[in-house]
Amino acid sequence: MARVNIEDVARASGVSVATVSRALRGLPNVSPATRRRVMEVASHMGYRPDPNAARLAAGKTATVGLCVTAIPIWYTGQVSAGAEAVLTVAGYDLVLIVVADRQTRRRTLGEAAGLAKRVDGLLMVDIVPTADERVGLQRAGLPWVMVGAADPSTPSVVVDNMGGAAQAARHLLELGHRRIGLISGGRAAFENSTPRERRDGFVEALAEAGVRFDPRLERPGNFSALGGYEAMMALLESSDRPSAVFAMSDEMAIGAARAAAERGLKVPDDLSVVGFDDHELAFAFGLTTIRQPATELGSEGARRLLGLLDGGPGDGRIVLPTELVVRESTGPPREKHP
Amino acid sequence: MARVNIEDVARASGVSVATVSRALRGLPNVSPATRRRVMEVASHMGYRPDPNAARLAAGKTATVGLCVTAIPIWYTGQVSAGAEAVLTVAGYDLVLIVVADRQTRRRTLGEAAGLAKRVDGLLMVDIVPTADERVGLQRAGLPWVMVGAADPSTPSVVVDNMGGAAQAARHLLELGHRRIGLISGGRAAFENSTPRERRDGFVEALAEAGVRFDPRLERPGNFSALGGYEAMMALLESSDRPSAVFAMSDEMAIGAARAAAERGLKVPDDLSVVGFDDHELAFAFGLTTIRQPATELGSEGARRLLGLLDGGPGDGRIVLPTELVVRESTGPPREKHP
DNA sequence: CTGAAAGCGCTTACAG
DNA sequence: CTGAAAGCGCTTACAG
Repeated sequence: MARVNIEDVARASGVSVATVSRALRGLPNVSPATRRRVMEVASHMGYRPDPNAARLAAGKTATVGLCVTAIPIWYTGQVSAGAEAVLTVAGYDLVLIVVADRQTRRRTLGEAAGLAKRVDGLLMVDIVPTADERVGLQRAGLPWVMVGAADPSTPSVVVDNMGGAAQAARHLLELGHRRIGLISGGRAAFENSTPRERRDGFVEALAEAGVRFDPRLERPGNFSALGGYEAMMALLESSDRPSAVFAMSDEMAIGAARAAAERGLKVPDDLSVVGFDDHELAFAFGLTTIRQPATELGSEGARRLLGLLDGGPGDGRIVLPTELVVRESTGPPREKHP
Repeated sequence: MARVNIEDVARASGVSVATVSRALRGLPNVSPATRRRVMEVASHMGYRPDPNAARLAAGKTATVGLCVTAIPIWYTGQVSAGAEAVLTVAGYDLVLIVVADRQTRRRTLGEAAGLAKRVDGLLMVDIVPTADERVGLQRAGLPWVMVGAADPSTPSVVVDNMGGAAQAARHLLELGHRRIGLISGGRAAFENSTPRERRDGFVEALAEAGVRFDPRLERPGNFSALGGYEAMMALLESSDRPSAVFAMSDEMAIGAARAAAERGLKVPDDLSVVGFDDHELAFAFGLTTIRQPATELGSEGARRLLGLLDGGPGDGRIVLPTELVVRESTGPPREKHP
């Protein structure tokens, strides 16, 4: 119960409580000798300031809220890990806030006044606050940065989704593919810009090569392996099936490859597959993919937020690059096209 | 800045601050009429109690610390999701505490006095506190429950590791395998009982069938896909290579299958592979595996901790069952054995 | 069933 | 450079 409090330390070191507070927090206007003595006494007594008292008195929580739509997801894990690393070093606690459905959303983002008392700022992972939510957050004086999904009026760090999708498309085009399927997002928990950007980048790159994207070749895969599997099964039912497919995530791509295998199709001979992520297991699948720096997304987002909390500027967005990683799931089409 | 505080509410509803506090928290000894009025006024004014003040006054944080050795891992994600769901419903915040190396460990588990001021209890995922750490936690009055790794003297919820590993072994034995490799944990961040239990269950099941486990067939895979890959490569170098392998996680199993493929071996004809987890992507690999209820591990652990926080008993352990899921990565050995 | 008051352990102007 | 004091917003005996 380490019941030693600041008053005990003050008494033991023969100074006032105020001086102890200043000395321990590294504030100016404390003589070196005093500071040294106080620090010694405090450490000797095993004194740990009570964060709750500090929060109440100072109005700051030294805590950041990490808002995610779901925890058990590769992407969430990467981003969280990146964020945690920088927040911890900066002395911030990280509380997890899952914003999965309308209900939890109302209880969290909708309660900015309550939220503001538990965290100093928010990191929104792939979440786009509504107009109402923004107003609430602003009114509560709660700064936030967006990660993964961007917004012109909010500090955000994103990945070059259009560019990445274009890399995928061009890679397939160069191999000679013309009829290319797309496994996209679909009924994600909340709409955000990512699937749209990847779609746009993909379609544009095709257009630049003179290939018109056939919308019948697009299927939602819900960013899950099973969704990718089902999407691919649907695409394979067509008599005029694609010779290649771009999935907006590795998990969907892997599901898609599975579907092809079940239909007796060889990857890449009968079907080329490219994903997006460079998931830990992508190499084991030999999956060609667009690597995105998911951990960095989290660490950059956290740095950004810390900047805001220090009163920094904060507008603008950071765009992180993607990289094409060629493995064995892509190759030239078997028929026709050279 | 929702600056309305409890005093404002008291004034507006014509009662004392104490009464507002009681009414809003559902404490007894408040007349129904008063309670109703206070609640109405409070909600009308948009009053949100300040958790920091409540914590300071009551000495409780309504927060649980989730201690993990690493975030971006399938298992951690599952467990965290399970825990988060029940904690949120119970009104607890969840702070993430990463205990990766000695340093972070000292700063967190080693600082029980400080920890006790930010959380009411701890959920330790695959972490075994040292004797010193236990003493510190106890002295600080901080209850904890262990998840994934058990300990006789601590409330814990685990999976039937021995039983699960035995299921894997028996499945392979029934198929006719006799020379079976083992890809185990190895240099995990911190030792815990899980790898040992799985090894014991595996070896015992072999022994029961009259098969003596050849220790040269064991390689550490570090619970990662790459580790599994490397471990398998090493196992395949032997002239007397195994006809089957059991990996203690799906990620390692998938890495192992990849290694086999690169060496020109077909799964399962040349090599049977069974994993442990039933990872989201296991189906896409056609991986035979031992399914473990990872999410339930987290939710049960959280329930257990809430029980402790309510002053419940708390000793003993819960063991969750595993299940063999047969897919296509296992089959009879090609040569000799029937 | 209700209120007055002390207390939780800090931080922060304000004086000096 | 240092201290006395108010204040942060609650909870909790204690009286009544």
